[in-house]
Amino acid sequence: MARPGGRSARVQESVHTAVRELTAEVGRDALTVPLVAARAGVTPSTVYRRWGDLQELLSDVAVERLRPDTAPEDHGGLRADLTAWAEQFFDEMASPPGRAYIRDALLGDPDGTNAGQCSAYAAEQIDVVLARAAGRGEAVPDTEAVMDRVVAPVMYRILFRPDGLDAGYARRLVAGLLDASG
Amino acid sequence: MARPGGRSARVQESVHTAVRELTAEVGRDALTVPLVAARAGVTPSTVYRRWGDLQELLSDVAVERLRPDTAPEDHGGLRADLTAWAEQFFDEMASPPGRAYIRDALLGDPDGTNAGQCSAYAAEQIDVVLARAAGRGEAVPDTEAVMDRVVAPVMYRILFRPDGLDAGYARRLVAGLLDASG
DNA sequence: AGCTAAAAGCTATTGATTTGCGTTTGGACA
DNA sequence: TGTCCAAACGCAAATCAATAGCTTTTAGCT
Repeated sequence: MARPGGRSARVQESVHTAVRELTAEVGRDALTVPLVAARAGVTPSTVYRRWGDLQELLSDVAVERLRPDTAPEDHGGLRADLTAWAEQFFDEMASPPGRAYIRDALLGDPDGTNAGQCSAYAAEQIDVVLARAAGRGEAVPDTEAVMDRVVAPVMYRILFRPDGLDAGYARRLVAGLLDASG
Repeated sequence: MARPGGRSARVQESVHTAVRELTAEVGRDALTVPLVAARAGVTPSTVYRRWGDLQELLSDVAVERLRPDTAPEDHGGLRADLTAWAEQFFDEMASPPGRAYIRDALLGDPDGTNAGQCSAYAAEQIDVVLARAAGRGEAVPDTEAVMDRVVAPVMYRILFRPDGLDAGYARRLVAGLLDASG
């Protein structure tokens, strides 16, 4: 991979942009490698060589979009912070586009790198919340405990049980975790 | 769908068998619809019409393979039963073929039917364990609690954090659940 | 036994994917 | 700064998966 500004970086950028634009314009199902390549001003063989196939390309784009763009809000206390974060996490992940990104990220990911990145994003956000609470002197659960008790159930149900989910479920998971450990 | 013995059933059977055989012979990555169709003694267009594409076909086969073939063993008590079941569940799901089946089941599943089926399989097994314990007079957690506290974390880590997992993790999840609720 | 709708076979055509080869690019080293 | 090299890209031919139209077979029903 070359430095920013190099040709490789330009190609990656224009191809990713083409995927985002075309997804919005023609829909995800109508995407093809030749279509994306044409929009990006690149030959299809370039895309095939760099990404392998459409799924791996979509996986890369999906991970980009799943990266949190803002730090968790500060509501003054661990419970409020964690509840608010869990609700926002749930809303983003359970929304139709969120579900699509999750699926894409998992789909074209032979070695699990992209999926691991998604998990790392969530862990980073939780770390911020927990560190802030610890700084206030609050007793805090382990990051891994939050992953097991909140993130994992949310993601499991989104993936395996698409029906009958709402943000209240995420709230209850946080409450269950905090009430048990406190 | 026709009755067993009908042509539809025969085609489905032979195509599924062809997928299983060819997966073992040439590997999953070398599978193509024309290849499977040839082995099954069927024309490719038949496969495309019934399953749409290779991913949906693989998803169907994967769900079949994820169906538990045996009831959870009876070890005389809830903790032993649940621990043993969780270990076996973990071993099956975390093994390389298990991971491949999970991915396939999620992958080619536009409406979430197959993923829901996988979840239902686990819930059924847990129901058996819990009902048996309740019959002994033991206090038992809710099935949904087991899904949230054991199944979800296991599946999440298999999908999103492929590294550094062992059966001890599943054991600890069961212990955490039972010790908290008891 | 004959009828009908669903499912499968067949084939031509499209278009995605692969592959080989020449060209360009960006970085390294003198 | 000029030259060299390897990686990445463009181009084009060839392959093969995917689609669509039409015909034939099959299984269930009266």
